[in-house]
Amino acid sequence: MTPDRGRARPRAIRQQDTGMNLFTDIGTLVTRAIGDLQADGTLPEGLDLGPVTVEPPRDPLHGDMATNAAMVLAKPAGRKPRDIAEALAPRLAEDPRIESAEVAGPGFINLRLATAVWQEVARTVLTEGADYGRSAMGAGRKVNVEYVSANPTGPLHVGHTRGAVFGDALASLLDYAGHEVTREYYINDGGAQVDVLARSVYLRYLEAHGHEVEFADGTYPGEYLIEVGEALKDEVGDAWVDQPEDVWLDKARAFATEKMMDLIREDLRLLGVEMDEFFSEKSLYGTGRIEEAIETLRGRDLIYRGTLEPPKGKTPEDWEPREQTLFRSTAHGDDVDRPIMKSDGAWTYFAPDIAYHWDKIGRGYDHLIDVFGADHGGYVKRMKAAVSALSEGRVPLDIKLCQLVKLYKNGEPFKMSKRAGTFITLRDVVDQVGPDVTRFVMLTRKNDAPLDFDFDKVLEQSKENPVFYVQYAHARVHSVLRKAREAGIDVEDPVLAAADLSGLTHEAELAVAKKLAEWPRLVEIAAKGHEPHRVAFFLYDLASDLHALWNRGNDEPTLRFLQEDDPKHSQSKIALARAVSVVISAGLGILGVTPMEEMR
RNA sequence: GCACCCGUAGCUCAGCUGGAUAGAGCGCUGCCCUCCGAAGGCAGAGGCCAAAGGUUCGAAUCCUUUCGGGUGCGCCA
Repeated sequence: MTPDRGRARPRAIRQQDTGMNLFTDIGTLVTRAIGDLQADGTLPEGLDLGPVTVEPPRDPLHGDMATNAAMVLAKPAGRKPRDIAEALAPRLAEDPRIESAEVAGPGFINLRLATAVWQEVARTVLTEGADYGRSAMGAGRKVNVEYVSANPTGPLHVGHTRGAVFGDALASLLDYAGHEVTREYYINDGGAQVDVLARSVYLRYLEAHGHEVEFADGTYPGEYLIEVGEALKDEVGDAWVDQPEDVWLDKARAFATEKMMDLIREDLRLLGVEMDEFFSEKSLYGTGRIEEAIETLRGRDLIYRGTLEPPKGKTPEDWEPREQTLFRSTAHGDDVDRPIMKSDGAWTYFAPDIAYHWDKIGRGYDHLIDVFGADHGGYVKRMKAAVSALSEGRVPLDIKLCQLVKLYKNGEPFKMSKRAGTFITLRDVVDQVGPDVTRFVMLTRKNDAPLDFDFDKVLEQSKENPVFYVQYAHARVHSVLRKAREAGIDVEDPVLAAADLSGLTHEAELAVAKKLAEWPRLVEIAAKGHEPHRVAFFLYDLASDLHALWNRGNDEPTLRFLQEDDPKHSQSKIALARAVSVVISAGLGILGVTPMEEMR
């Protein structure tokens, strides 16, 4: 079955990205040179070129790019690394793009590229526009990114916010890197917590009828349920008042869950997150689908009746051995086997999770990604074991854990307490700082590192705040574009793309161009590692290079983007600046942040 | 007790799946606005990458052990 279709996302995957990623271009050059050496007998045939890389050296003094080819081929070729490097370097230097190729250190070949190559980067960016950096790496492989998946029992809070932003940016990143991405939300509407929700709403319903009610432990006292109770009253009148649970529970549950999902959808919309699929856990029950998944495992001899050992060192007080139906997850890397059925014959929560992932596998995904909160770290192994078992190792599952968000206000920790009703919701955050700031800040840390979120600092307009710093760079470029237009200079992208760029020779200008050249490579690295935070850091670096160049213009007028009474030179310099804003805009697009053209 | 995540400048954190002399912001010191947005920039000081072994041409990165912090650990999802 297919849940309701999400909107189609436009994608433009190119067949060949020739000329767009300089690093792969030069990598191809290195590969060809190695081929030449094999042809003339200098190197043996059949070498594995997989480990050969072309990357920017850590120290720019070493050149623009460095390859480790000689070192990684030394052993399989039975030659000394320096010898291979000495043979390889001159062949590389023959290429017009290569200005110099020098052997250094243990056998690195340091490459310096012709200035014209860097100048042309700006043109490539302007020609490709928003697609500059888009990669065919994913080759259209289907990826399912499941994120948020909060219980439908209340509004989303800060922790969900981070997961939502992370998952959404990761999905965009994978899309940008050529995958066919589905953004999916798993609705936990089948367990006991929605019964609790239903009873809580019922109390609010009684309240709406003027009854005194008391919220005992095990109910949700949140005020957000008041209006749900009133809505329920509007719906069924007083028909359920003083009625036993079996009269209203099912309907109240359905009603409340629906309302909560409306709330959650609205929260996500505020943040700019739009799911393609909402998958209901409940839809797995009573339809034989859980049974089907479990039978699949049973057919592989992975289901059995047995008794688990108590966990060592921390035995629960009421421990007693029980025979349960277990999944042999240890056969797929887990530490202990996991129960899938309770002693009363009902499924554990793990069973529908298995069935849900079985369903995803059945939908033909090449790759699954789950984004969980860090408190779910204990489920990673069993979930991976389940997917491994169900797909017989064919479908990889990557589980990304998002660490906690620590809230601050003016440097002071922000105390949150559910009991005191002071817990911060996604809506609180977005209302205060806006979706753009929320999203960017949430991506300024690796997903597995805790994140400090200070309501005041994230709005600060200084370089201490990366959101602002990147936005400011983008705005500055657009400021130049406005000035240029006022001066009567044509700065439309096609015109800039046709500009004579040979005047871009200063190191500060070339530094910007070199950074732009790294963008396509960074996209692939970030996508491969499922690490959208790399995009945020890259944008910060790119902004930094632009700010540096800008300030050089204060001292050296020839470096200003706008050259007095010289439209030609202005266009070439503005072409570079505009290229920066194109890439910032594309990068922010992946993060789901709107680029600002003005910040006054 | 076991599993997973983390440990990098005084503080907050990057570090391109193994590359060369480990980077940025804040803070500290000293500079740069008759000039396209100074809400910026430049320079300096600051490190035994928690510790010890191992793998190899090469380790912050991979393996083992130890120490320290976080999270989780059979019929709750």
